[in-house]
Amino acid sequence: MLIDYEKELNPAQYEAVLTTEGPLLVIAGAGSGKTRTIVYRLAYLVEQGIPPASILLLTFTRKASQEMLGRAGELLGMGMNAVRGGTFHSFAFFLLRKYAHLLGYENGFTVLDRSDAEGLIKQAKEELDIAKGDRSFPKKSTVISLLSQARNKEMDLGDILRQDAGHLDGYREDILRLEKRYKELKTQYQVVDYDDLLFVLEKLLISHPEVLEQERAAYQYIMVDEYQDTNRVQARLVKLFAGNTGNVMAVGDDAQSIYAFRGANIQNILDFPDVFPGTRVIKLEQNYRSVQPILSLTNAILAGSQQKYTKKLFSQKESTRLPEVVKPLSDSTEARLVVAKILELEKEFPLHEIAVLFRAGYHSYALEVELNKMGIKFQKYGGIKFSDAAHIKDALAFIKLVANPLDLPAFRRAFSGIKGVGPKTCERLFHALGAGDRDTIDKACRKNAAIRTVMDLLDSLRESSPTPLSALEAVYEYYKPLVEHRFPDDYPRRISGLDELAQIASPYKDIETFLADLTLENPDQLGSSNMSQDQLILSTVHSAKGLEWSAVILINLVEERFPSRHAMNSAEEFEEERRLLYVACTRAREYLGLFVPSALYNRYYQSNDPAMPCPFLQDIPSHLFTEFKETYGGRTVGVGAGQKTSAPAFSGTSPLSSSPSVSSATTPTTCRHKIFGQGKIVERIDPDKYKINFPGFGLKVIVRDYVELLDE
DNA sequence: CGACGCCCTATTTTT
DNA sequence: TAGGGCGTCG
Repeated sequence: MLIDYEKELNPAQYEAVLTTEGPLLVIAGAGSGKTRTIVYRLAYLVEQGIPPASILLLTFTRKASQEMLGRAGELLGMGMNAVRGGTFHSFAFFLLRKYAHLLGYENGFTVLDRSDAEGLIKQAKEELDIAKGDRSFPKKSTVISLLSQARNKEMDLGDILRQDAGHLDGYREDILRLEKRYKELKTQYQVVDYDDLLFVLEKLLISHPEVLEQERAAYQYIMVDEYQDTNRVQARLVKLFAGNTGNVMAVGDDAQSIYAFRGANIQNILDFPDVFPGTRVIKLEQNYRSVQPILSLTNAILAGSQQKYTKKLFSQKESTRLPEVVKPLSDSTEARLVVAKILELEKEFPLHEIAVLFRAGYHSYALEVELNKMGIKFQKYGGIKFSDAAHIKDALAFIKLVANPLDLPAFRRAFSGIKGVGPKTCERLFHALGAGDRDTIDKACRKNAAIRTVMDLLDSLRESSPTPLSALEAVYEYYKPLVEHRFPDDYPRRISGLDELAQIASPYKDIETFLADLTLENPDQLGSSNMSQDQLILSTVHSAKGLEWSAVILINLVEERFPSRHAMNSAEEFEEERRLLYVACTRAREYLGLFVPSALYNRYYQSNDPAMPCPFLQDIPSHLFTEFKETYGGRTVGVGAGQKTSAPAFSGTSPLSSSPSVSSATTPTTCRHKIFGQGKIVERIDPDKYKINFPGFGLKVIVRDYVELLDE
């Protein structure tokens, strides 16, 4: 035997690795060596003589599966490329493409990404003349979310609207009409969206038993990671592939289920032993990631729940450092305190070992501004996607047209880049092309030579059936010169983004796979170009799933934000927010900082409204953390018993005083203004401006010269 | 018809 | 804050 499994694994992990036959459910707590277990199990299977090609490994991201296969390959000293691995969606795409001829897709098919789908909704809206001039009609992205929610939960759209979107009651009929038209358009253009991938695959397998037999036989061993976040179709697909005697392992953690909004059904993992009789259940409860004080806190978060979770984690990593709760005056001062904390942590950990997590993408805007000011480099996960950037979409539009010449949205994009060509002209050209109306086209080309240029470019590309890279290079020859015009503010960054896209494209042989991977995988995780740099990580909690850092800071832990105000409709949603906080906190190995601003800045009223702390924090006994408060002077001081003089993290001098751009330590807290009288300084916006709260007048931003600064 | 600028409104999480 | 609707000008 090459690997001493018993020595390298703990007893529970060892048992999971050696249980290869029959159904197996592994309940793997956060940081309990889940990945390690899967990696060793892959290695073990191959060592037992199982051909890698007959193993199917379904994970939440492809990066996760690549990491596991890479590590298993190292262990064995051989490549594991033959293992089929990836997400449900990419695996479904792979199979659907293989059997596209059975599904009536003539020229293959394209997968719509989110913005493509939104484009179809927009088109449907225009065609049906819905919501004209109505600014409160839900945005296309909202509509798409609703349609997707309905499908993933396998519920009627009308019911979803009633249940989760009561405020859209008046638009119910229109939204239902949009749904119908959206479906028709997908069929017409031979495109599928994310959700279709799963449902169409299921339909294929059921309606073609010979296909099912063949694929079932191909995969003798199935492993599914993050099972708590699968939805109902995904569970049915697993069942279909595993058959009745199947060797199927599901790995997951009921306490980390955070995708109910997407139809994830916690029942899947709980019911697994019923669906597969004879299931062996193994729990991994020893945590190897976090120090015990962090685990004590996360256990307390779960303990506050009505729901009973299946296990309790423990760690052997001791530490005297307690998690910290920091209470800034407001969310705007929070950003600066977080930066100060990061500077402090940076002495102890490399920047890429520090992460700031938040509930929603936009919660980090203030922090991003502050980080830029201070010149701290960061990488954001779960923000705007790489392929959503306008210049990337532009370039891809041409590539899409090579794969599918009648892709109207891509056509619009490619041609409306030409000066003097707008939506109407695009539409006219598109219809003329579809109808073979050479006259109209020739006329348009004569009027605007650029139209001819683009058409020739596309024609020549289509003829030569290029690789994605060579196609991009040809497109760039035309497109790159336009970038400076189109994005005068930041074209150098855009150009390098295009080069990055070419990098990503380079290993691909055919355009369809390239495009599908781009929509099916988060390119943040595909391209590794800037991963190596030492950068701070900003991430939504959802995108942080499965990752870990030495130091983790959570921001905006107040009601309305965390939990999200949208998650307060039902007990189930509320419970999911608790698990979300649990997931966030269990990402931390050594340092955990929870930032709870006392007030939220309200742009609408230009005021700071008091905010309630995240309710789950109330469930944590106060001896499990150290608490700090920000003073009006911008300093951070310890509160409560045991703090007294020397707080280990924010001691004595203000952490802000070390920052060059803001010197709050010397900023007085009060001042006097000729008209408004005496007020409290809330924030120093820049060296010459203060935000001041004047009793009776509210918050004002005042230039320094107009106020008389009083002592501290 | 297209380009541009103004104003209103509604703000979650992702494959 | 930005996406989208609408008005205005070229």
